Amino acid sequence: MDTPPQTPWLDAGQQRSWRSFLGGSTVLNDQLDRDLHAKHGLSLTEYEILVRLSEAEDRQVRMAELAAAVAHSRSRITHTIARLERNGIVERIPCSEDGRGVCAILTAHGLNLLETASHTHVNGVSDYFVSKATPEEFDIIGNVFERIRTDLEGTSF
Amino acid sequence: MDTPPQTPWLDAGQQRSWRSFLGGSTVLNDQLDRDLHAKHGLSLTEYEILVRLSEAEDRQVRMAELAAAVAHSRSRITHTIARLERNGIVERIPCSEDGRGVCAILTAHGLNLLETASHTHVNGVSDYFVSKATPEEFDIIGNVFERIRTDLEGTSF
DNA sequence: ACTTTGTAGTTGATCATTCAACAACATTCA
DNA sequence: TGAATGTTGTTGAATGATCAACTACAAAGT
Repeated sequence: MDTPPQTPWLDAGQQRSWRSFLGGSTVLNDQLDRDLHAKHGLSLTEYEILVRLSEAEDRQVRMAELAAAVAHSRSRITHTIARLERNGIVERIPCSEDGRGVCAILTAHGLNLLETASHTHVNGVSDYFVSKATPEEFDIIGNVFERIRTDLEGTSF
Repeated sequence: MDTPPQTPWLDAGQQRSWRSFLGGSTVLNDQLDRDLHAKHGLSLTEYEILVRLSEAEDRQVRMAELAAAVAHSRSRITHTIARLERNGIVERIPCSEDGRGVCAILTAHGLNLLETASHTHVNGVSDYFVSKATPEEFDIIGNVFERIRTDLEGTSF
């Protein structure tokens, strides 16, 4: 007899949880993205990149590092940075001691924009997410997804 | 003095949790999508739609209902269904008693495809997500995101 | 009946993402 | 030195998502 692929199907509760997560994370992302777009012309993706830049030494980060930090492909980062550059939010400079290296660096205008946008973003995260969970629950979520990320890291691209 | 917009900034722990969630959910979605694409030529989005169809009475669901179920815009559903139709996975039928209504209906081929794909999908969810959390943690995640979803529902589009 | 208002679904333009292919530089090792 | 191999970042084409505008039907009010 041929054994079919043995898959451990999710039970009803697991299925419910999985779907809630999928639906909830979708609307959450969409809403945060929508808010940023409407008020500042930024996507959540772009916003996250700006945050990383703003926190870095000299407000500049290498492309690959940036990609790793926000869990995107290098190609995607290239396109996104190109877009941001066109709008005067970041600049691209041949960087460091590595002849291949390129750094994205936050402009003054970009920093201003980020500062303004951060208010709506943080308010969104608080209202839509943090306030919907107890501190313990929020902590658990952080831990679980940290595990997921580290275990899955490097699998893609 | 002008009072600046009062935003309750996230503390260090909250920030860590939020970023972990963002990164983790990104890689999780990407990986599930990648697996489905590689093995069955389906996106996670398409897969979810097929699941809803397969569970419905007569394997058919109205467009708007489908949109609500997977938390997508009507436009997006139209495009996605159009794609699936081109590949013979669903069909579009003028539906019900509402002259405006259109139903998407799963074809036999679509059902087969879904059945095959479900193995890799469920294995992915188990390996990448369920196995990384205790049953209690997984439950909490389900509950929190259910709250997020219902509270945010209808905000968009 | 008729006008107003609302809802369902589609369309096409625009924009973002993915993917495969590539050029430039680094590193390793002979 | 100089191959081989690996890494970095970019490019362009193909695909997918978003947004605003639109058609068609429905419901409600007059």
